[in-house]
Amino acid sequence: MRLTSKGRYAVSAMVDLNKQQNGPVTLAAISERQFISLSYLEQLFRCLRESGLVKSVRGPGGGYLLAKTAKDISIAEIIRAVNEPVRTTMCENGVRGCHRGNRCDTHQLWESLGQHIYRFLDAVSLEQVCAKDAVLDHIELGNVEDYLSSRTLPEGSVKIEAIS
Amino acid sequence: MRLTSKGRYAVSAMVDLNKQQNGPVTLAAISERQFISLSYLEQLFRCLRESGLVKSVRGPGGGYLLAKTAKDISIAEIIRAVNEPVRTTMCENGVRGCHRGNRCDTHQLWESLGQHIYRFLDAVSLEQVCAKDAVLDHIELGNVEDYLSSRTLPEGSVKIEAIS
DNA sequence: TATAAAGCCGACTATTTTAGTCAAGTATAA
DNA sequence: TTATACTTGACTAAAATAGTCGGCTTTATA
Repeated sequence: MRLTSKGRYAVSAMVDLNKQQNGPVTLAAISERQFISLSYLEQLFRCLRESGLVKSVRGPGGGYLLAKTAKDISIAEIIRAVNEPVRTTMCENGVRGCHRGNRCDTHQLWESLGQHIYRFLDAVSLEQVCAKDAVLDHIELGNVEDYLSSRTLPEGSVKIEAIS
Repeated sequence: MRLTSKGRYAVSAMVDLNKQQNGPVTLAAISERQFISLSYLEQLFRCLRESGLVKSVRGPGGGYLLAKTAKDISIAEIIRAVNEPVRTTMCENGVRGCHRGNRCDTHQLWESLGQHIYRFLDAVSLEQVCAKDAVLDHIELGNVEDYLSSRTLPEGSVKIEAIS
């Protein structure tokens, strides 16, 4: 998972989409409200649609709708949708593995951090971002010990960068 | 705070440095062990020195030493040291603030995430990374509610990217 | 005091990623 | 049948990152 303005744009657009109540929302409208170029939005929404987060209605009066309720869409999903598929660079894979230098020592650290970010963003729903004053349950998000003990990552998990 | 390979290189180099026990360590030696170019290491160590994490000994037999004990150096410090100073892009600052689109809605989310990452990396010391089998205290790292309630950030805090 | 080891420093280049554009489609409501 | 709006792929520009180069300064030691 990369944390760039691309992902932020996508989240802003989804927040906008969720706020509109009356039928399909055109990208042109989102573009005006969110100050994101139409062409760029098209690119983002292609990803969002392919990930099953939004559905499109073509033709006049068309636009985009959320494919699920806002409660069931996490911020992590949105960000993952608009970024490249994760290349999981585990120790075992590839020629530039962890056998060089101290990378293996630090590998676990980066992986744990990735998990940490993932858990955070996965625990926040689109609905929560739209209604910031809601009272949320306390969610335990892990601790430093994780980075010593954790071995397995959920499928399609977090990547900060190419982690060797 | 940016999470790039630059920061990872710096952490690897610091791990290497901490593992050596006998006097100053030359960059040439670290370069060989960690497969990082000498020139690049010079650049990194300039930052590390200016941040007070290492001290240098010039002349023959010289090299670098940790300026503090490994227990007192956090991973966050190392990463901050080699990255540009944080430009805190708060709502109030600059012309491209939060008055455009939904950015203000999501601003708090990104800031909270930044804090979250910061807390994680600040809770892990260089010593802990070097001795992964140590038993660590459980450290509470915050929850989703933070992102609703938190308003202030520590000086020189985390940045994921230019957060508008 | 000459020499070589080692850090110090600034400017430069290359590469990659990100952001954004363009042009030419297709589906469909009115 | 026409205008709206999504669809798609290729392209370009800008920025950030990664890495290089050349020359300088300090200092232990022979």
